[in-house]
Amino acid sequence: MYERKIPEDLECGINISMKVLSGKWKPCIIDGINKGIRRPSELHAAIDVAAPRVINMQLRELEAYGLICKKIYPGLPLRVEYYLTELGESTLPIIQALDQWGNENREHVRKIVLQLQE
Amino acid sequence: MYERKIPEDLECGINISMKVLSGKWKPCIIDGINKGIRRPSELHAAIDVAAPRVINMQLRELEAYGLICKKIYPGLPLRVEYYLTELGESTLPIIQALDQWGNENREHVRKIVLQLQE
DNA sequence: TTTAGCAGGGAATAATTATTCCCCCACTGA
DNA sequence: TCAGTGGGGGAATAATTATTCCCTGCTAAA
Repeated sequence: MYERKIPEDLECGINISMKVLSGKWKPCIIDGINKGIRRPSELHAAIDVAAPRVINMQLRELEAYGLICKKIYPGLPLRVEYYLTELGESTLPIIQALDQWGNENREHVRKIVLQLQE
Repeated sequence: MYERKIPEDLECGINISMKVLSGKWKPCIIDGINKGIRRPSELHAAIDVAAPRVINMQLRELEAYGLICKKIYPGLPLRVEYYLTELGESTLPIIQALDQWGNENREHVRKIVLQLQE
């Protein structure tokens, strides 16, 4: 396993949450699964700006942290679905707060991003 | 200004919020300022696991996004204080949700982090 | 006149994360 | 037999972020 060079601070609650949720697409994935987008190929299609590989990696991480669980249906064609665990569901207030704030401040943030990049 | 190579997705509310709040110490800084830790040197002392330079950079970003404002008091000794703007205050529900989830799940997350690193 | 406290930034480098490219397996239908 | 679908991973590389090192300027106190 990869070993971090810089020790992490898991004292502060905020950092613990950020550790689990940070990752470019993790909150989106949780949101998607919560909305019923459960199959990998559906998630890839829904978050099409992200490379499929990245989504797979983040799914594995979310599974490792126990926020989602993976159900493999026997038989063919292959069918895999991800579900939120109870722990995963307990992050929904965070995800919803992020979503709401972002939607309310979309234009403001966009303006500043453009300014900073010009 | 630095120009990103990979365009960002500012469609989704979640990503907009993450854009503004992601940064290893940004949520901690907002939390700290909210708790009354307003001066740079105090923030450095309070978040002593972070290099002061990083905190300064993140303060500048938070200021650029309009989440905090900087008050420079005239006269000497030098005295600078940061305050949350209204917009900054509007992120507090997110910060509080992060803090709460992290505190409730500290041991669980710690266990898994250790497992992954062994 | 040196030292310390306070606020801060430039440049280089290290560390971490995301992305791309190309591969695997099993099956179905043409 | 070939192409396509569904699920997935290894390795290398690019991109982004954090960190370190060292510097500036000011004043007050020793």
